[in-house]
Amino acid sequence: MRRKEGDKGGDILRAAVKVFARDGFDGAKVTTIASEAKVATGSVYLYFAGKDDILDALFREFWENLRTALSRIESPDPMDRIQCQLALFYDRLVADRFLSVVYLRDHHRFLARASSGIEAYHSSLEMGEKAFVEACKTSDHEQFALSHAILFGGVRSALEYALEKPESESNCVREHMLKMAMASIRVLVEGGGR
Amino acid sequence: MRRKEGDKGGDILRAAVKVFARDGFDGAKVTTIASEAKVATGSVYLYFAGKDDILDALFREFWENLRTALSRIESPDPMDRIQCQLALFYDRLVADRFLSVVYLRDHHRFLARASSGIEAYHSSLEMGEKAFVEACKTSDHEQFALSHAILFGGVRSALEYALEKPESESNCVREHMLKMAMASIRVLVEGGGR
Amino acid sequence: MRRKEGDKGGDILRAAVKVFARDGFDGAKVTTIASEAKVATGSVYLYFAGKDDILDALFREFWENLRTALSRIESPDPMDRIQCQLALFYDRLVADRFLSVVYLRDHHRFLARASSGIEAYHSSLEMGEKAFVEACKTSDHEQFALSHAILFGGVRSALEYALEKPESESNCVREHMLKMAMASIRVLVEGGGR
Amino acid sequence: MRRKEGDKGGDILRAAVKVFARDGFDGAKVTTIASEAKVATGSVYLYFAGKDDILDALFREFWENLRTALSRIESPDPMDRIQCQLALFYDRLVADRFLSVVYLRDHHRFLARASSGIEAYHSSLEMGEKAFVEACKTSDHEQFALSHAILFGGVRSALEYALEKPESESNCVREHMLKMAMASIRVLVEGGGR
DNA sequence: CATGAATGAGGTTTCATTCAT
DNA sequence: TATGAATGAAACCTCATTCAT
Repeated sequence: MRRKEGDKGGDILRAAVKVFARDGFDGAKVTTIASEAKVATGSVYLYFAGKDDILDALFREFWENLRTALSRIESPDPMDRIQCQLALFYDRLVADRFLSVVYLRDHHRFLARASSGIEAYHSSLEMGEKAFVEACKTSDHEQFALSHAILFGGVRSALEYALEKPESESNCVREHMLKMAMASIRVLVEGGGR
Repeated sequence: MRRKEGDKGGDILRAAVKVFARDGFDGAKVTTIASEAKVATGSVYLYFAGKDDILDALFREFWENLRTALSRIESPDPMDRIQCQLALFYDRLVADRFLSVVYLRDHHRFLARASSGIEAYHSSLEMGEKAFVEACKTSDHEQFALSHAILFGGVRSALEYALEKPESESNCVREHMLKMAMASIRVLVEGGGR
Repeated sequence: MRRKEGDKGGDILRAAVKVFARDGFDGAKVTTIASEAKVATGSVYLYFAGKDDILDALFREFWENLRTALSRIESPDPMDRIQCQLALFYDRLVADRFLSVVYLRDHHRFLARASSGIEAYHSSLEMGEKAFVEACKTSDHEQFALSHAILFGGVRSALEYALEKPESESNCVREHMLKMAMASIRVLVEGGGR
Repeated sequence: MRRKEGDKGGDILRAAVKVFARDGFDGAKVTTIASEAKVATGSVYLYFAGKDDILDALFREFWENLRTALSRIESPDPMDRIQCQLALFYDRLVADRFLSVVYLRDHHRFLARASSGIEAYHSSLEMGEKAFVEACKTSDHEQFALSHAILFGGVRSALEYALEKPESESNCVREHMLKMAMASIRVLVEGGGR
């Protein structure tokens, strides 16, 4: 038997982020990914059902890791937890520029396909909701969803901004983003409902 | 305003947003756009240089209109002006669900191509910067750019959220978004520099 | 407008029989068919939905023509009509060696796909059944179906045989086949039911 | 007879008929055959030179068995022998529905490749010829070949018909087929030459 | 002998763009 | 201008076969 040599699945995944980041999902050719991964074209299909499936796997992995990390946040202060969550999300992405680019441009495909990895994504959201509810003392799901979206929209854009800058500035961006984000949520806590 | 006196270019543009919104830019076929516009495929190329150019024209038009509207904001209070700018941006997009979808998904292509319409986009940014500088009493361009990005990232996500909800709620979303956005900028004004 | 030049659809069909006959249906490449037809690959898809559809069209045309021809047979003697039907079927095929080869090898695909052209095929069968019923004075559908199958199985094989021989002998084959076929049906007429 | 003592070649062959019958020769994947045979993909190539070779082996086995069986027919009456031959051929096939389907659809590949097994096929034909010559008192090879083809074309179609029906009817089909076949050959015996 | 992961050539189909009318 | 048939490059994916273990 010809045993699995090395970590082909991982190689393909790593090659894929790179290529997706450079060429965009639609522009990326499976062949390019394969050769970037130093693997035969056909091998890609041994590990993934198709191009879509690679994207799914990419984000599944991301969200599963994030879920684990988020679940370790244990501060009793909900505002603290929220800040940690934002920072964690930001840090994870900023650490992988390729993944970030793909996240910014193609994460909507992941959501649209309701793939297997979606579960970890929803778990992550739920942890955010829990902290939010505790902080705002309101269990209005809609309000959370909207506030969350706005908050992460800001993080998202901060990330986008950071990617254009040298890595050295990434930390300033992070602090600035957190300052604004926390301010925007604090106004909700104080003001109460909508 | 004249209608149906042979505004093929406009017809194509209107058809294109619709199709781009439904099928995505890459998924959209020029032929589909043409038939949606009740125009021959070849005619599209009489008015636009190619598929990319249609997208450019779409956003050029958007940004040119927005620039004009933004330039009419004349409050002496910079914070007021910022709020108006955010609201204007939001209102313009939320009024055209097709364009919004395309904005959310494909505006990055417009930016990446540095097309002719980019100018109106930059003018709009500048008006934002002017108000920001006045409000924060800092002329640090980088700080503006980042804050702006974060602010509009929030607007962007609020918009995304609003599109999923019935139109009736769109106004609540707007107010919520403005509340959070203004809070996040106020912290900058008060706190000063980074 | 660029008007249809010549009869591309027909060219493709003619090229297809040739290529199917030579390479087999599965072995035939659409590209080969296109170049044989002196047409761009993509043009094939302007006229046909896919490779399968070409095969369908081929046999649809064949059966529609045959149906028309069969319907012109008007002898009052059913045995006469049967003989004419067999001969007609044989003659039509033997006249087009390419089509014959494809018929022998790939007609089952046509039947399996229950395409649009299947109707003409069934009409042809029905005319056969009518003559058979009249000749044998039995309306047992099963008996007809079986006898018909056997009869045409013989014709089919005679055709296969003829294709291997010089055209000059084709006529002898025909007569021999008819002699055997008519004998085999006569035994049914005389003997009665099964 | 020994079973399950490691007859991998036979297992593969049995799996192959099944898969060929279901998916067609071109549609059948070697991997499918292997897994159906509970054997590793690579093992197939230890027993057969390739996919084609499996088909060859299939028909070689069939014709070798048939040759043996045919050689046991010993009636002094040539017409009798012919009828036995036809019946034998029919019985052998009808007993194995998978093989029948493959025979009907893909036997031409076996003939086209002039593989090793072709010898047994020709021997079988020769026995048929001998009986035919004796019956018709003519040694015209061409006439035999044609008559034989027609005769077996009928058998072939009867078989095809029987496969669609419940097994219970298979016997009626057989009798009907023999009646027609014998009638069609009797006319040759009586009439003499072409 | 046995395994099954790996290979990579190749086929079907799509679609942006052109161009003869 | 306007048309829409024609083009053909290119991408996804399949699968027979090989070969390291």
